[in-house]
Amino acid sequence: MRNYPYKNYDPRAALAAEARAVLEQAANAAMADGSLPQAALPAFITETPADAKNGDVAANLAMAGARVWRMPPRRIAEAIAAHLDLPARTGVFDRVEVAGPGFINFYASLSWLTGVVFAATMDAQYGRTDAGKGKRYNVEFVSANPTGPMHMGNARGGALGDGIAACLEWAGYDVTREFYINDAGNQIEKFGKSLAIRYLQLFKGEDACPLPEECYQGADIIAHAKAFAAEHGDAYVDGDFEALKAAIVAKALPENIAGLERDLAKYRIEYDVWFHESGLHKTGAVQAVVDKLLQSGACYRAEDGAVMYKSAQYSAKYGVANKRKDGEDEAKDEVLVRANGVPTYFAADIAYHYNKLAERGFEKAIDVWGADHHGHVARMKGAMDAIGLDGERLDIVLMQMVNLMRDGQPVRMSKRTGKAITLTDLLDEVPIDSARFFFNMREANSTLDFDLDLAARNDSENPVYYVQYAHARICTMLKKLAEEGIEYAGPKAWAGYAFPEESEQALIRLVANFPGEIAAAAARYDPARITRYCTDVAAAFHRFYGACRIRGAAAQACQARLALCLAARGVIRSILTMFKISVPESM
RNA sequence: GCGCCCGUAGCUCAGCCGGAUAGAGCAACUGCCUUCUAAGCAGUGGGCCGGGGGUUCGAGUCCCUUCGGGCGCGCCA
Repeated sequence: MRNYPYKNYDPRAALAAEARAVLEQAANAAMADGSLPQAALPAFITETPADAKNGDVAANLAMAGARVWRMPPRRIAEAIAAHLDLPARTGVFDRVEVAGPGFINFYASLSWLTGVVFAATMDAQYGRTDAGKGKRYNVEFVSANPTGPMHMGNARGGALGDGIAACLEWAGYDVTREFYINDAGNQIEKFGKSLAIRYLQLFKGEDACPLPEECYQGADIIAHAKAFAAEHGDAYVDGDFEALKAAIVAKALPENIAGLERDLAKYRIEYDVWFHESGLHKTGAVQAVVDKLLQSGACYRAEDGAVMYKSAQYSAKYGVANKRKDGEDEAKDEVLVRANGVPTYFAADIAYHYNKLAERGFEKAIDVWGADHHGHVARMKGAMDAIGLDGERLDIVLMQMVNLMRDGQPVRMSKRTGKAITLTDLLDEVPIDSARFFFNMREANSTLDFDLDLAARNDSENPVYYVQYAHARICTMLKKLAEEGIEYAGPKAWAGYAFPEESEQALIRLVANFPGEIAAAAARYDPARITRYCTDVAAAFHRFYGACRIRGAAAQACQARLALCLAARGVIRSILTMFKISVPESM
């Protein structure tokens, strides 16, 4: 059997390229015979019209050229159209029309439609490309604080980051999913202090050693302290407080990290790398980066001994440097190493990204951050320039807040714990399929209202069910038809079928968009367009299913429609699988 | 004070490098199951695209300005 290379077949891109080629040829021919004045060919675009009545490719060449050719767009369009030589080319177009203000519209031929169905039914790789072949991208997401449970931002970040990674993989990139564990610095200090005090409270009572307000107040801290006490008894009560902190952190932190890993796995996220911040300090990587910046002059030593970084001059390229809150105009230099010798988070973060881009050699580092960190973006990219890399290699996807909604009202706290709702709480309440789909329904940059009632419903109101139902419907239908002896017999069985029904053609055109949607989602780090697209495919299928019978249709139509079902099922299955959403065969 | 994001149908949102009558889901109303899953389909109503300027053949889309909402502006991370 022939190997059809549909992995890299993008039907829409093929049409656009063909249209561009014949248009340029025609415009040159028109200028050669005097139908158009001599001029440099203007820049123009080709696009897929929103309405299929306007064809499969529309070009604005005539409008874009109105100035250089000094003629009304309609007349230019007609002159060019008169010189178009479609049959001489590959035959993907049937006809061309000049329409509206001067659009040149191309209508795809049956052979193109057939090719789309063919590609989508013959190859489970349909939609994938090699565009990113050989490029190693690192996608870092969630990176939740290991001192406590994950919140809604982490839940959204998890679905989003994993979705971005999946889109990149489909576009051919070599993707590493990474979690950065902040197991060093102030918050670990605070974690240790909180744990130690909770431990001492078990023996001395809360009044004897009150928990300071800045400490972690959660019940999980007490649970850790109890577990530690169960293991070591009062052995640490009268000893050195620092030793107690170290011992209790050494036990609790790995447990928390294991917990994060377990919760994320339940959420169907598997990381390739769990990167420890502490390693950057231990190996001297943080120090090395600071030295390097001191050497290059990007940093200097302040009078008190702190190492300051001249942030403004490097970050200006990526946005306005942080203004001081007091209204002073001058930009503020930033501290990398405090006077007491302890490096800041920023210093470690520079070392971390240096590690990703320079030492591990990723072409790009993509970070998914909560929008509340946006002030850190320009300075982080600028720091990459300062250290001799290119800040453009660091892409940051900012993600806005999540509002959990119940009965149309925002919910802030868990009824059970009275604390912020955690990822675990969420997954107890709504199906994982819903969570993964819902968090990828909106683009990262807009706030997301998460409707808990809707996500928990297992009926048609829930968009994820709508899509899954389309898949299940196809599966059970094929099974039932097979029982009656009606089975798909391959492309030869429907060769020449014209797909006369509007719903057939609409579905094919949507299937044709798949590779382009993947490419766009990967390029823009926007998986939300894929969930929307998937809903569109499901809708087009349901419409087709309602309008066109398979059983009872003439043999050729029956086979062609079976092919169309397989094509739609393939696309839906590919998408649900890439988002790690279950793909039911019956519902 | 400064910066980032958002403002499109009653609600939640699409609208790609400016393009043809501004779209979808939900909600409301009307139809469609003795025939492949009605968790579905078909149809109706609903909009000064926050306001005001500008750029041009053409603006929801670009620029300026203004109003409203969210988030930031730390020797926290």
